Amino acid sequence: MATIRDVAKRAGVSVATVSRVLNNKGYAHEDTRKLVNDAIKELNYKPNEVARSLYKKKSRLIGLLLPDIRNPFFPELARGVEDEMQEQGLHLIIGNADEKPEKEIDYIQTFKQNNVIGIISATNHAETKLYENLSFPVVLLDRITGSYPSVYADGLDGGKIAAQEMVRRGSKRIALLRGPIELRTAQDRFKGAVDELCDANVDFQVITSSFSFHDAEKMAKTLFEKFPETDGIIASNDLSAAAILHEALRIGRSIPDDLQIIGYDDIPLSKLLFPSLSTIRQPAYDMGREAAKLLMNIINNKPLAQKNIQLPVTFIERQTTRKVEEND
Amino acid sequence: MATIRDVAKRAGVSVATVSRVLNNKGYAHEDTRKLVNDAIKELNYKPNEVARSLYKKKSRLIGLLLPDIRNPFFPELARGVEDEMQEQGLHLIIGNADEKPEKEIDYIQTFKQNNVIGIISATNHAETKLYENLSFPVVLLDRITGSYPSVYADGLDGGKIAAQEMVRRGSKRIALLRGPIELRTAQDRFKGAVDELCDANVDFQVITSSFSFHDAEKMAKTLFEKFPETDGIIASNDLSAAAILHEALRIGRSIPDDLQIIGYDDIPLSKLLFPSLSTIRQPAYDMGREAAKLLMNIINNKPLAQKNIQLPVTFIERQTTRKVEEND
DNA sequence: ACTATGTGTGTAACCGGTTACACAAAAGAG
DNA sequence: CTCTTTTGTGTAACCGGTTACACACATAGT
Repeated sequence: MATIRDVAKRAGVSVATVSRVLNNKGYAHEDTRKLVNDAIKELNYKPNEVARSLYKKKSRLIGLLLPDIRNPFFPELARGVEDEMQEQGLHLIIGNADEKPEKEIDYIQTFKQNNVIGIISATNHAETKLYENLSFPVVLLDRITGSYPSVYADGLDGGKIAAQEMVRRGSKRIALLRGPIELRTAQDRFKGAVDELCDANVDFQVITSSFSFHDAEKMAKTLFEKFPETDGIIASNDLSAAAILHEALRIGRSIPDDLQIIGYDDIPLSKLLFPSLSTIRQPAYDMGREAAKLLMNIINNKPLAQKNIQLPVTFIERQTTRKVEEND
Repeated sequence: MATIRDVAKRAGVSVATVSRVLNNKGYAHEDTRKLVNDAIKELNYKPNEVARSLYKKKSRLIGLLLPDIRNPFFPELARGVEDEMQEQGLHLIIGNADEKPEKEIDYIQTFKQNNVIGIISATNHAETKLYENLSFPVVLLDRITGSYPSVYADGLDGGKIAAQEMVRRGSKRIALLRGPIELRTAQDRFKGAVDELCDANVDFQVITSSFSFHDAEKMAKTLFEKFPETDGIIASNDLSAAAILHEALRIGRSIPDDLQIIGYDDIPLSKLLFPSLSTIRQPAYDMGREAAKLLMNIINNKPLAQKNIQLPVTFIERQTTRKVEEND
């Protein structure tokens, strides 16, 4: 690999001049510029990011921390972040925290040691302590904790809409699934639904479970055994909804006539289920992009319109809910 | 952040001594060791990976290049790679090439500029040229091209098994989906199936399509319109199979009685479909781990038992194929 | 006692960039 | 035509590690 000194020699100038041309900083004569640029092309020179990073204490890397890369919701977020960053000439180190705090700590350490200029974190535990003494900004994605800037979708509204649609479509004995207690976003959508259900003339019960579909599978079995009269389920995410749907079909429930299900997230898989899953759509890709933009604004000290960006959710009507007359 | 000089001062020794203790290299008196280690703890010192990387021209980073992070097969691979690397104290920069050669080039450049010690690539195009003049090893994952070391699953066998199972279960007019021509792995599973179908007393036809489910959706529609008599479909991957299954149910085909479907990959979603998808399982997680091990062996100049590692595939019987008597 | 070898430690160069500073030449001001 | 300001360029220090090399001292061999 050619170094800046090779380029300098070839162009017959000093390394400082090359650096100035490279970064468009300080003075450089037009003729010299050309000499340098020619040399760069001839040698196919690419600056060594590591050397740069060492001196500037800043790389061109962003750390992205995901809780579970296998949940399709997160790759979707990641794509949004990636696309936005790419347009800014930045790159991602994606870390999969696997819902384990040790891994999270480990990745934050790596990010630090590699001079990332910022972190976007979508992890569950979000031990805010971990993020406290960092020399670069942190943006939380799909998470709300403490006073960190964040991007998330409107969980209260999402829960509310889910409950409304469920009631409007005639379910009377509803099971409401509650995601991990420590996740503010999970609690919001839960709370939104609870408030709505309390106001409606329906019975409902609450079941707490994680976001993973392994847990959801087991939970679904017990749910149908213990409460066979349930005629509507509001899941805490699509993965759980898929597990429930699967179990419901297995034991012969008729969907949506006998049992309605509403998921949450609108991951790509939801459309592929049969019957396809009605769900509350979170704009994952856009959330990723917004988080990236927000982080860049913070890094560049741009004035922030708002530190917390909330995106709207929408109800996606598919086949696990019954049709109703449109008259609102 | 404390530097090695801070540690040296605190411990009352030179930086060279600290470095030697840090890396367990060269001599260091037991007492000095303790002094240094104490200072490290007191200052909570962590070596700056960037500085290290600059001098050694080697980081502790591995580049992982995926063609499409949204296809659940790849996160699964990534997890395998990640887990293995983590045990070796290494970290991943995951790049999503998005099936675009420009992005692939861009990421390889980033990998270079950040002194990765190796790349694992699962991209489609695998323009081997891109990987030619790198100063670090490359391992291909789920891909076979030219003479690069690689890890993949046995596609010929996979295709063969799929065809056998399909025939054994009585389908007579089979549609065989063929994945992207440029992908050797896709071609292998196709070829395996063709060979088997030719020997069997069945009609079959070939349809080429990409791995994305958007394409598969459209393809499924035309397939059922033009060839309504099809009674068995061997898909090129699970995502396509899911799209086909969805369309088949939509138009009222009875599965598996009237139409059998076999997928390929066994992504987590396959189990969640209804009816759940019979498929050829590729051990994605293990493939990732093996690729990581292989890369590490190359990096550490360990003798290689084999440059190309082929893992076996298995038929996973679920509900999109009919039951048969077990008598082999 | 005299060298050969092993142990323990420090000094300084190096990795490949960036930039503070010095200095010279050119341009502009009076 | 001198004096200031702007422009253009080079030298060398710096970022925070690693390591070649020099040197001091201890131990062992003869």
